[in-house]
Amino acid sequence: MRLSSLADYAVVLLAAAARHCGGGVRLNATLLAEETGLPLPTVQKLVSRLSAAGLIESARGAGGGFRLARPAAAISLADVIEAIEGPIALTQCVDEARHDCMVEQCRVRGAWSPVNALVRDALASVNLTQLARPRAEAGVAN
Amino acid sequence: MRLSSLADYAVVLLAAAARHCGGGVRLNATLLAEETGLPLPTVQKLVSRLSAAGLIESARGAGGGFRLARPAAAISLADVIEAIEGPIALTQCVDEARHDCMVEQCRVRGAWSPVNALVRDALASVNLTQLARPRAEAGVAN
DNA sequence: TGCCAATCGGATCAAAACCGTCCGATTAGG
DNA sequence: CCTAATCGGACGGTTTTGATCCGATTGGCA
Repeated sequence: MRLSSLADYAVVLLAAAARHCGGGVRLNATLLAEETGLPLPTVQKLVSRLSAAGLIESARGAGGGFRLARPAAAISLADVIEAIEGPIALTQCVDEARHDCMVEQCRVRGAWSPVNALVRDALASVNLTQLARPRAEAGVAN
Repeated sequence: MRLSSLADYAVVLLAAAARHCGGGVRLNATLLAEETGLPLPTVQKLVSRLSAAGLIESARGAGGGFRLARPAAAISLADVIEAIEGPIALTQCVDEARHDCMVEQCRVRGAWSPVNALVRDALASVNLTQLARPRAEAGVAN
């Protein structure tokens, strides 16, 4: 029920990038690393995964960097978590077709789908703009 | 974002117990183990934790066993998860007072509280009765 | 046009948490 | 009073996860 540290760091990283996104400037991993306080290799790994997921666009070579592929308001928390941790599912048995769980008498398998949908919908209702503003935590719309 | 196997097994176990709860009969760990297909030591550990959390009432000694402390409709999924995994929180920094996260420049710390509240509320809206009925997965109110 | 430098990408290693199992303490029954 | 079955806690093995390092790629510049 607790997301991994990588996903947590990804949220911090994207929130910091959302603040710098004033006009689509190109950021690099080193700058974000020393700005967020995260170790550089970790930031590099996060950039790799986020780029593979399509959330950011990375440019290689000298003077390269990356920028958000979408506006901050169009990136939800569910997207970030799915980019780092894969599909949002509380259990291993994502669908009934897969027999991943060894419990053959598992009768609650079909009941997990709506629960997963609820959780995913809750996380999809939060975007980067809200996460980048810790002061306005109480107000949702502000 | 994926809950531990123990919590998953606890849901299966309590769902099975909810079906047998026809009149407050006393169940034992061995019966539930061979009925759910889970290993017996695992069921014993689950019973220990659930008893400590107050979800079930256990009786020791020969002929002992346990039964649900509350009706199945009054036990929510959030209660089960909190009994096994502790408080429901997506990040380590539960509150701002604790400086568990080493990222001192973490500016999104205060933004996690409403997110945790949303997730917890989503899980609190599901009770054991709904989980024990995989057939009626689409309809919430049957 | 060639070299250089900075960056992304994948692979490797160590650590922590988790899961499964075993043994002891407790208690009701005979 | 003794026996037997059960809960409760503690230990070790295993797996997933996180952090680090090195190589491949690419744009800038002389």
